[in-house]
Amino acid sequence: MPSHHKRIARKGEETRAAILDIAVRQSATQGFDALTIGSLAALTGMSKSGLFAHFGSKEELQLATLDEVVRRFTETAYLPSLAAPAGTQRLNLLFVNWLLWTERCGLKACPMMSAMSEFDDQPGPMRDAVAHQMRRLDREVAGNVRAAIESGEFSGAVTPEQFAFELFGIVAACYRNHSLYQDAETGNRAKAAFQRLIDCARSPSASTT
Amino acid sequence: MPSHHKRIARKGEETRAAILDIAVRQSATQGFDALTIGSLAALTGMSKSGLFAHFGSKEELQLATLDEVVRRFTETAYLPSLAAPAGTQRLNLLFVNWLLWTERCGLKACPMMSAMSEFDDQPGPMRDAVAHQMRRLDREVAGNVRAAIESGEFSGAVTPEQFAFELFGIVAACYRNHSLYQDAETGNRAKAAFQRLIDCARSPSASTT
DNA sequence: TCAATAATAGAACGACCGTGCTATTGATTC
DNA sequence: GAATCAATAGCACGGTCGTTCTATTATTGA
Repeated sequence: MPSHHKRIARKGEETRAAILDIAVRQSATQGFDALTIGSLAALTGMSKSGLFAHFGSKEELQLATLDEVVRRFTETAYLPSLAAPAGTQRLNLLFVNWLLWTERCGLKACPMMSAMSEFDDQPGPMRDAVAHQMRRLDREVAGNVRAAIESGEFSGAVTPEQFAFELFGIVAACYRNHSLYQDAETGNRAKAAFQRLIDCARSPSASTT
Repeated sequence: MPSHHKRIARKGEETRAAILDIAVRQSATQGFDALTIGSLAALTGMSKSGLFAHFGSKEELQLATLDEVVRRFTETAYLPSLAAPAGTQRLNLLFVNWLLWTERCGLKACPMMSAMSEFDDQPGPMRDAVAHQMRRLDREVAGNVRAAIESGEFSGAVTPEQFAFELFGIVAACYRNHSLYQDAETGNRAKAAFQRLIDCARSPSASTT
């Protein structure tokens, strides 16, 4: 009812959100280069110029889509992990959420993984944005490793950055097996690898230096 | 001298090889979708139709490029690893070569990694070819793990496929750190992760089940 | 050397790309 | 309800895409 006066969502933002919703879905399976104005216009049922006006350029459209991807990852994977105390418990929760967030968002693949391999050798704003977000996640992991060391859960010999490096490797291998092999064992492989990572960090003789 | 009569290399194969050389280089940094007829024609200094005639379709061009990539990997990484005896030694050599082969071939990134993320959700001959080659490599790794188990180097509790899964993860993380972060520690991270993988497989209490 | 044939070039096609312009429709405010 | 401004459509542009057809040049084999 009190939707008049001081209404911010000026209708355009709704359609913009609808566009980005389709763009995110598209980027997951087809990549960010396939986010063409024409195809998105067809999928949303609007005109090319009408859609284009919301972003001003294809690059802005890609950046906006990446922002939305990050927003959903934050909402679906990162924020829920904060429910667990910092350290191994939060690492475990973050890991599980990291593997499941695409499915929870109704995506068939991980847009961040697509973005990484599409832009890692292509200098520009997209590359910078992708690298920045991945670094943020790595730092979040490393921070929890540090917390685990301080609380005595992990050995002091563990290198937080090494841990983050290996954790990303497990996730990457998991997404590969899932989309390339459709291997039913994939989930268990990832779980086992993560368990081994944790176990090695716990024992003082860990070679995760 | 006896280059007349029965000469097989009918000149066209030389230009085809020259095209594929540029195509491989292009696929490494720009991806396989960027293998456009026009850009390759410009880079090789020939006409679009002249280049096109060598392949008949873009998809055939992509498949031929992938074949050439695999050929170089085999030559630069796989075959040399056979110099070491099957088991941990060959695994170690294969791992090192796997990380270095792109540099040895003068490539700035790994075309196989590009191909994987470009086609893993795109049904068709390219996807099938990529999946087939990755499976081949996984099986090669798993085979050496089995050899290591039989020779007593590895614990019998080790699962060869789990080992291959984790090894791929390390390589993937390494290529990411290299191209996205330009992290100088990347090589050491990969080496440490591999060492941990080997160590866990050696001890009978390995959780790499 | 000469015919046969392989290799390449040229021009053109319909389709789609990103982007700018100008209308026109729709919503918000008074 | 009229004025205002945001939101969208229509149309056109130059460019590149993959592909086809027809010519022209190189290379080959006798």
